[in-house]
Amino acid sequence: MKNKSITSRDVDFAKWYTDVVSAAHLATYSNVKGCIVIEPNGYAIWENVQKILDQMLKETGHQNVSMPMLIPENLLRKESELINGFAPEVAWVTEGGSKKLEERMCIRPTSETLFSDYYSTVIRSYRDLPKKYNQWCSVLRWEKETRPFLRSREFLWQEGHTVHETQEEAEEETKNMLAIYKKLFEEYLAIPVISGRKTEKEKFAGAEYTLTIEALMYNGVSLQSGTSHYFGQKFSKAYDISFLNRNNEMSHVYQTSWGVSTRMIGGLIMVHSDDKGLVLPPRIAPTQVMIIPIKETPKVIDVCENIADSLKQAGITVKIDRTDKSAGFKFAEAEVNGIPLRIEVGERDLEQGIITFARRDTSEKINIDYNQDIVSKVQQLLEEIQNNLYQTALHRQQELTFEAHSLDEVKDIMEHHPGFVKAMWCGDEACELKMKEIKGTKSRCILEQASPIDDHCVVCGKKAKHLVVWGIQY
RNA sequence: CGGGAAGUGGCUCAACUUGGUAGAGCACCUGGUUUGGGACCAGGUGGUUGCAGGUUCAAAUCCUGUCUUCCCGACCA
Repeated sequence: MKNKSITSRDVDFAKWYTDVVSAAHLATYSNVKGCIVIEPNGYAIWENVQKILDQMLKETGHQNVSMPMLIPENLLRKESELINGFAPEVAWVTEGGSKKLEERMCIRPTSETLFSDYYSTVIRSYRDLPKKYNQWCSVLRWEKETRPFLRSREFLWQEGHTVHETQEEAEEETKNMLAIYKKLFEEYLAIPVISGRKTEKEKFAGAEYTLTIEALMYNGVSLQSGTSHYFGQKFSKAYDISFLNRNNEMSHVYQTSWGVSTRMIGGLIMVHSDDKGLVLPPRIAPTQVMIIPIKETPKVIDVCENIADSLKQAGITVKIDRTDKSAGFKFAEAEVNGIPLRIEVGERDLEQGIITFARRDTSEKINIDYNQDIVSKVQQLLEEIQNNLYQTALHRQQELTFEAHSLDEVKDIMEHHPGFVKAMWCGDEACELKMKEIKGTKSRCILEQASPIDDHCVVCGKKAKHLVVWGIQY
């Protein structure tokens, strides 16, 4: 049964998306353009992401720090590519109290400059290296078109910034961080991603190269979901982050940065959710199990509490819905909020010694013998739901991944059933621009390991250099 | 930033054309009856109409500006 307050996903995808965001109480609009209020249901997802990712970062030797929110203009301007890339979308602070500032400051759109400035003051020797710092914070980019989670002006993210003694070590870090993001997306968010290198046109301003993970949404539109940049010595030379190396010579550090943001919550919605509302993979769901007493008799409540206690002991997050709503309302509420597994406890079932489980992903209802090991049954089902969501998403991604050998084929795909399009590219930016004329198709990433599917560029027909995945992006 | 549409209790809308005391449904509160897929009855609370100016005896309604949201482009995580 579909939810009344949600537009159907196949009727109007954009409307469906915003309907789910508000029906599931993830976020609401504020009075500041492009700045959303992330509500408890939405923030709890972000907190889980933080918990999982933060642990992975700590395990790989990273430490958290906090940098200023303001960047003086001269500091920002030291690296010209970065400022050129971000100039159109920074916000400036020009007054403090009623006094005009001598030098204006921007609100951080990203913190390469601050980290670089800091590193330049504390690094003296190769013994100070590497430094692998991360910060959880919000940044501000003056976006023109905004959508909740996908593109807001202020958004929450983590940005890791590391400095290394050698190029090899920094490149290794760049690669490793992308692998961590891939793991976060695939194993926890149940979102399959493709990964590769950004083209020169699409890479981060100031990077030597950018690695990316790209996810495909239900409607075939792609979402850049996490990036890891290798800077070489660009910033270390601009900001003079130098040290005495093992040969007692001055040398500049090799640097990386990488980040993922609350945008992934948008991805989570657009990959898994449906016309009933939010669907959350168990491993990221703030509440994994909702127990619903059909009618609050002492016996029913007793059973609910017993189940809740044993699930809690097993580390499963569980709640009992004891509001005085009707059973049907509670079912619908658990569904719109994306609770992976619902347990329905009612007198009628109990008389037969059973309780009912309802899966959010398949809507399947399962009768469970009340005397069996409920905890392991729940664990098993949560695991199945997690896998099923991933497999379903993977299957769809594969179905929506095409190969094209001519511009006409690309056009045909993008106009009829957008998705990932694999096609050869000569490396020329003009061809990327030509591609953009087809419904805004852009290169998502260069697949570096894959074998070529053709020998000529899909646009100009000249000798091809790279196999590229193309797509329409959010 | 260009082109289009829209802002009226928390939500969906009516009243606007032709200025004259802002209405309804849902939600919310109280009491009661209910509870296996968004319960029912009765009684209530809540809005000076996004904001700021202007015209007028009188503005939700007319005019100007501005902010926000949505759609289409350009720009971007």
